[in-house]
Formats: sequence, structure tokens, C-alpha cells
Amino acid sequence: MTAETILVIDDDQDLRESIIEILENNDFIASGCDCAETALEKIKTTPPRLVIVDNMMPGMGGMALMPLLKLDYPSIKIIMITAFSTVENAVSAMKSGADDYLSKPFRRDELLVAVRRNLEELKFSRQLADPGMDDALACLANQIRRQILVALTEEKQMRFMNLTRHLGISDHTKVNFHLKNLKMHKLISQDREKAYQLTPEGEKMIDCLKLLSKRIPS
Amino acid sequence: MTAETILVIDDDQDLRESIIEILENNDFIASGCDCAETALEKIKTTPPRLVIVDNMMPGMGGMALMPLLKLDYPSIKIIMITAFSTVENAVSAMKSGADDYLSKPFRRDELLVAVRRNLEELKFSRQLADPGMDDALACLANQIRRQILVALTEEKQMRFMNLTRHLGISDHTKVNFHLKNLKMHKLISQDREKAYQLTPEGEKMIDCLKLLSKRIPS
DNA sequence: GCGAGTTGTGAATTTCAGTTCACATAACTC
DNA sequence: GAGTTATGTGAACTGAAATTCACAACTCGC
Repeated sequence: MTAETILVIDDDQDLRESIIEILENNDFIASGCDCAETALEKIKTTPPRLVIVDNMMPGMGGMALMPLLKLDYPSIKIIMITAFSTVENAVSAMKSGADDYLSKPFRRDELLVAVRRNLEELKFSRQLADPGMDDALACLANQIRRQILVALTEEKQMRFMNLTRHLGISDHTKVNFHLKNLKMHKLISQDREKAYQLTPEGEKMIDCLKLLSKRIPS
Repeated sequence: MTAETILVIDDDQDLRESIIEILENNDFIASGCDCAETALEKIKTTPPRLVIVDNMMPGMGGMALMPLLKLDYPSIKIIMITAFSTVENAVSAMKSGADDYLSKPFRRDELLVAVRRNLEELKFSRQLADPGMDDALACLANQIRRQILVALTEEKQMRFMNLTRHLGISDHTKVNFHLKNLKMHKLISQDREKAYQLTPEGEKMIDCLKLLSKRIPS
């Protein structure tokens, strides 16, 4: 139902218009911009689902545009296209936030495959309302529990009182409460020596937190 | 304090040992494996901070190893090295979970730069215990609020009753409570027409949720 | 202007996470 | 084996989050 809008940013008018034509012939809603600066203006009023951006442009290049875009509109997918492509360039594009990377010249079906694949990934959002996430998120929404997880990533494993002192909490039963909570959610486990350690799920959580901390400014 | 351990996975013994030597000369703790299968065993007992893996190996290749590794140990950084590198290969390596990508032959300082950069990123974890994250996480730890955010990403903007019906909630004041909550946390805003929409922060949150939903199995 | 639907507020109540306290058992120290 | 530290449990208490209810203002069609 909602429109699959795509913005094509390229200073080469021929290429830009031919990409737009290909997209429109395949039932996408596409529009174009000839430079990164006007693209940013345009996105401010009508943010697209996906952006196709050329690397080499007068003014701000695609490589500089991507971090700006990801910062303000992290859900917009970015496909970078570039003429003089090298491995180094591709790697740094992906690290700068590109979701896909195409070398010029590319075939029309290469383009369409990349576009469809990236739009498909956006559909993930349907799952977000899953009530199963309540538990996971509520479990992390507590500073002490996060501190415990962090302590265990750093020290691999710790005993009870050891951990309590490490956190600087005088009431050991409070720590115990949160340990039980984490254990119940299978984020940490305890061996015969009574030492606590992260489970694989716990490691995943820490990884999630890392991602979040990069994205939540505050 | 905690050791910066690195595992080098390469079937070429000469290259593997020379990489280990470079790393050890620079105060890292490095060890090696000659294939992906034994690497997985080894990681199970002593997980490293970072893995350097060759793409082409007899048995499981580096490209197949990465998703397995990221699934069980998402916090381990992966640097892929490969002899016959192409742009396509680099792009697909990054999409499969590589954090960096080096083409053979590489200079020792290229290797060291990549290793140091990736280990540096791991230090992010120090921030995770930040109490400022309580708010953000608590706000998301509620199904109704997540449903609202998802609805607004899909529909761009919605009025009050419209949204309430969309969620299938009979009591409109309940929805109002969560809307107020989201508004207070600046994840959504309301225009003069009284329609609600996501703020840029709200978009970031949705993006975070998307990341989480990919990683939390449940 | 009237009636129906929309959008909202504030107070009362319920629910549940988190804290604190009092106590118990194991483990270790000398 | 007496004393001390480590580890843990259960019940009572506290407060914030969430729900429900009663009501009010506003807007729109007619």
C-alpha cells in the first residue's frame, strides 16, 4: 500500500533519467536530483525509502552524503553506484553506511535485484511489534543489569560478591535480584563453581546494546 | 587489562605464522588454526576478540564461517583476507558480516591499522552502562508503543482515532497515554492538523528495533 | 444550534518491578 | 569447631508504570 519511493542522485543527467525510467517501468516511484545538497533538501520534505547515489559528483560526493543521511534518516536504504570502482572503495563505502554497491556500467537487472532486495529488508519492520520483544527490552532497561552484562563481557566470569563489589553496590541482595532476572532470561548462566558468565544470548544482547549506544545520542 | 586476543584462520601455514608473528611483535596475543572447522571448536572454548580469516580454504570457506560466527559470537570482530579480490566479493563479504576486508598481498601496517581500528571499536562497550539508556529502552519495552511507531513508519502520519482503530484498541485513553509518553521522549510529534508523525529520533528508534529484531531470536 | 464523532485531561485504581529487611545455609579461615 | 565471609531465599514494602473511569472541549456535517 505505502509507496516504495526511490530517489536517484547523480549529476549525469542521461544516466539519472535512464535509471528513473527503469525504476518507473517496474512500478517504483522514482525521482531525481543532480547533487547531494539539493537531495538533502528534498529528503527533508519527502523522505524516500531508498536512495541511489553516485560516488563522484561535483560538490559533496556520495561518500560524504551517506553518513549525513544515515544520521538523520537511519531507515533509508542506500545503494552506491560508482564508475572507477576498487575493492578499497567498495569496502569503505559499505563501512560508511552503504547497504549495497554497484559498479558502472551495470545491467538493468543488476539494478533491479539490488533495489528489490534492499526494499525487501525494510519489510522487517512488520515484526517489530512482536510482544516477544517486551521481555528482552524490559530486561535491558535497567542500568544495573546492563552493568552486570558489561562487567561479565570484560571479565569473562565473576563470582557473586566479587561482582557486587565491582559494581560498588552495598546491598548484595539487590544485585542478586538482578542476577536472578538475567538468569531467568537466559542471558547469564552459572557454573558449578558458582561463577556467573554470559550465555551466547547474553553476548548477543551486549552486541545489540553496542549498536543501540551508537545510535541513541542522548 | 583484559587480553586483546586474535585468532588467525588460514590454511597457508607460512602466511598464517607470519601474520601471528607480526601481531605478537605488536603486543597482541595471537594464535592460529588451519581450517574453519577447528576454528569453531577452538572459539567455543576460548573466544577471541578478533578473527582474521582467509576466504579460500579447503572445507568451509571464510564466507561460510562468518555468519556462523556472528550468530553465536556477535561481538567478535572479523577481518577477511583474500587473494583474488573483486568488488563483488568485497561487497558480499561486508554484507555477510565482515568488519573489514584486506586484499592479498597486504603490507604489515595495513594489517595492523585494520586490527587496531577494529579492536578500538570494541571499546564502545564501556558506554553501555550509561543510565541515559534507561529511558530509551524503557520506552521501547512496551508493545503498544512499538506498534504505534511501526504504524507511523508505514503510514507516515495518522490522526488519533485513526491510529486507535488501526491498533484495534477499544479504549482510546490507553492509546493516548502511550502517545503522550512517546511525545515526551520526542519520538513522535504532532502538527497543527493534530496528526502524529515520527521525529528523526523516532526513525532512529525504529532502526534500532529493526537491528534488535534481527538478532533476538525468541 | 444539535448530535455524533474526535481529541484530550485528571484522578482513582491496579499492577508489577525494584528495593529493603530478616533470616538461612554453605564455604572458607584459623 | 567457632567465627567470618559468601551466597541465597522469601516476605513486606515502595513507587513508578499502566489501566480504567468520568468528564470536557472541540469540530464537523446538516
